[in-house]
Amino acid sequence: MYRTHTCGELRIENLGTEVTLSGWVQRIRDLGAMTFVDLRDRYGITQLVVDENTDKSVAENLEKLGREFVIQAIGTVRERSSKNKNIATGDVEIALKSIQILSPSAVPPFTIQDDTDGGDDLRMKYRYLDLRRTVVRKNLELRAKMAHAIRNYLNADGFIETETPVLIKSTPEGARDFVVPSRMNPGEFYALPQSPQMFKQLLMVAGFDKYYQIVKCFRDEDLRADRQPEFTQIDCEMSFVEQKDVLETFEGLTRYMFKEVLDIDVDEFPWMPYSEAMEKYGSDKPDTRFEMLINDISEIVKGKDFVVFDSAEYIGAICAKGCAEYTRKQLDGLTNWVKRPQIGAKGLVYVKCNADGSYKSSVDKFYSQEELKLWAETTGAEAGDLILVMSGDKNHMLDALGELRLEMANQLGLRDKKVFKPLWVVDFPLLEWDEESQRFFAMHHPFTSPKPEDIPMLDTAPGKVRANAYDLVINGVEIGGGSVRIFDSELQSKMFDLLGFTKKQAEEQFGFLMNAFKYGAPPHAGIAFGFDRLVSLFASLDTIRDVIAFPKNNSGRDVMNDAPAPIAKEQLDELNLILNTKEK
RNA sequence: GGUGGCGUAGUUCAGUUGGUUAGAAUGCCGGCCUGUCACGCCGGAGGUCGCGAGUUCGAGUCUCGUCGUCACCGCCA
Repeated sequence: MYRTHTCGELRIENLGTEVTLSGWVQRIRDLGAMTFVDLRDRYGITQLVVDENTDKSVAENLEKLGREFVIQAIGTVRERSSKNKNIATGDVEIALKSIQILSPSAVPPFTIQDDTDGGDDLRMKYRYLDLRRTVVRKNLELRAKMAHAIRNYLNADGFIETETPVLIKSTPEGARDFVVPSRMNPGEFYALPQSPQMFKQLLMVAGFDKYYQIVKCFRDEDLRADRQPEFTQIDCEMSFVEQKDVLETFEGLTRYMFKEVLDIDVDEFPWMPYSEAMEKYGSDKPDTRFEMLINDISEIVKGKDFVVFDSAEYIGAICAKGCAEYTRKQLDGLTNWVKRPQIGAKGLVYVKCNADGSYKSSVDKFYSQEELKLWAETTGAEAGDLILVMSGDKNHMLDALGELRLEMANQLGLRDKKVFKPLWVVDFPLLEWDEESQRFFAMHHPFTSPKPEDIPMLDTAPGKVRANAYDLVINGVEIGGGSVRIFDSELQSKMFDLLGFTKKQAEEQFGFLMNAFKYGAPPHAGIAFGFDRLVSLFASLDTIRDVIAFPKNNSGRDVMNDAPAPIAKEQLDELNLILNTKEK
């Protein structure tokens, strides 16, 4: 028996008990005639002690110990003469009778403690050591707890957890596929799923009615702090439901998670049309923890001989509360910030609403106090506030103002990580025009149903057709999305038509789904949440890497085992592959 | 594919206008220490300044390239 107790459970009630503990050496404090050893496992830390009453052989063994040695210690629980209130086991210690090294340790490259001295690179290279740290392990414990809560909720609601294949067929549209060569079928490839989309729809045709799966998905695209090449979705699909039913079910799930995991009651989720999100927040994933809405002031600022505004398609403004005292340097900083290539604005106009009711702007030459007052009224600015204005191409400016809004909120500390504001963004456009290839793409995916009242516009103005598609957004993070699906094969062929598929291509790519729909497809709809993002949001983290046990870096590499890596020529031969690596 | 930040001791970092032998903290090793818990005190070892060119009498420092890493843009239905 390696242990009778864990390192986190002994208390004053256990005094006098002989116990056996196993764990890692956290720290050794050698005071000469007396030595303390902190023994750690995932449950906590227990202090071992050796003094003049301890057998000599134990003290000798102790001298060999170093940080992160795995040891087994046998001894008696006794009360400390000086207690440590900071740890749960701080009232007791173990007077050692014997100690055994189960496994020695090299000196670790960084300290295994909450405030480690290790940088990110090093921690990733030695991720198994990093995971020993309580702060990192807590994130994965949270993840496990959340997965458990999801299964509880959906199982109780009658959902069937079903696995779908990982080796599937590559389809066009969407992200790049990761691809796997088939040995038994020379020259042919599987793809790894970007999501189990078609399979879950087939399960609906199969009559499963309510499906879910916590499932790995794969996308071969460039990475970000909140994007990994393999990530986990809470994937769901339901039959005989409308949009409202899906949103109710998953709002219920989300609220249950907040309550169960964080003990937070969140308000009912508002529904915001995509168009409103874009106009007021400059984003399809608005952060609604704070206001600072975007105002269209085009009408009131034009025609005053300020050529920059007069020649602009759109002039928009946000009001930063209490920022009228911004210095020249701060305003220049903001101007430079919006001029960066990532934002790409030409400039920034400001209006300071002074405490005395007067206005000071960078365009005083063109606008009177009366006119600036109208700006303030339109944007809701009061004395002490700062109005920030940008002009140019409408879509571009909404985007830029949206970014500026977030930046100002960051500067003003309005994005409290402990506050959660979920909402549904609904009525997304069905299609998106792509300039490069001169064709429409499905904004969500090709099986998304248009809103019934917009179907006539499919022929006349496809770009204006709205979809029965929805996203769950929390604090400016897109947590998940879904749509009501097309289950009518005629409407589906029309969609493929609009997307530029020939009959033959549609048949080749999606034929099996179309075939399935010939045999009685129920009306159905679904949704998928990004599980990693949801966990990182619950943990108040900015990166999903910290909620994944073994994540990949920015370049999609696993720096611990150095994947991806070349394979042997024999393997290539067996797979009928010849490399054609381009020289740089 | 693009823009920017970073790369100096095991680790986290400092390093002035380009100027003698590149520093600090921590970790590591040795010694002392009976109530520590970030123990304390004394001593010691530890460096391809990412790599390669270039400018210069002289480069950790400036220039160019390259590699690694992080953030963002493009991309991600």
